[in-house]
Amino acid sequence: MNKLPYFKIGELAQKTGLSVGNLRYYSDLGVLNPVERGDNGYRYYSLDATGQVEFIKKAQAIGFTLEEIKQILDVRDRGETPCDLVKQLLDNKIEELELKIQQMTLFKAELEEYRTDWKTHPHPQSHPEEVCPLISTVSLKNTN
Amino acid sequence: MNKLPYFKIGELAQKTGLSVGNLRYYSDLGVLNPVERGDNGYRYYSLDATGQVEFIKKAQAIGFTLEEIKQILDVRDRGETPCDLVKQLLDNKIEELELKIQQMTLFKAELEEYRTDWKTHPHPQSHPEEVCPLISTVSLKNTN
DNA sequence: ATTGACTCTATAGTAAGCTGTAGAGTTTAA
DNA sequence: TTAAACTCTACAGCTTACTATAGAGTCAAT
Repeated sequence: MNKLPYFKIGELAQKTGLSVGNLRYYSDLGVLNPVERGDNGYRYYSLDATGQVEFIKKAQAIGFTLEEIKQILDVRDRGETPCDLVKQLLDNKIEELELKIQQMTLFKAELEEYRTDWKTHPHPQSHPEEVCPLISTVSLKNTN
Repeated sequence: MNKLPYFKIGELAQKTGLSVGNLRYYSDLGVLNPVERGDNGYRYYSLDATGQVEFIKKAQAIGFTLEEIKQILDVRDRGETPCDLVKQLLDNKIEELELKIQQMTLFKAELEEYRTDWKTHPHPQSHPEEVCPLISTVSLKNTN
């Protein structure tokens, strides 16, 4: 019997591109809970579960762990004055992101510099130990 | 007997802040090879191993896996026309970095937006299901 | 020569985020 | 009604980057 306002796990898998196993894993973790369990034990997901999956994917891509994501979503599911926790998580994450973006930008600039240098003089094998200028150079500069 | 131009593993650990176990792990992986093994089996590291560790740390922080780092350093150790592989790794990594920085920047902006909205109207509990505006909003917007 | 600090190898465990398998029940369509 | 397709649970295994432990040999100083 197909409960119509719901997705079964396979349907959700198909719509989101996640594997059934992955969805079950999220369900076990409590990151993405089915709204209902049938008498058969089947997981039934709300239609906007696809949106939740999108949120999870995005948050994950950005560096949230599933545990953090769960914390945020748990709060929603409990319907308690939630924003404080989420706000704090946000604050932390924004700071983290800022730092990482900075590091990445600097490192990227360095890498591009080395790449450019190469084009101009590909193999400056002055020292046999320093066959590749990148390595020694990078290990001497400091991004911090 | 202390071979003087070298560090023993404990010394290197102390200088770099990595654990002895971690250094042995790198040695096993081939990411950071001792220049020599004593008759006793002891690992002896070159004095600039500290620099290599710095390189590894930095590359790692930026998202290179140990496997990628190993590939780069292997090339140096073999002393073969190395720059092509490294250059390619660089190109890929620079592209990846660019993308991630973009995503992070966008997501960070989103998060800051939500945070600001909060300060103005903390708990707009219009729908019982949408206790926290962040979650539903985020799951609808798209950074891609 | 003995003690303590250090080293070695080998193996196991941890954490996160999954995938894969086995064995069993359920649903759907012909 | 029977077979294919789908679902369930439970458990094992995978990858990355480590840490921890056991048991054994080595080195440095007294």
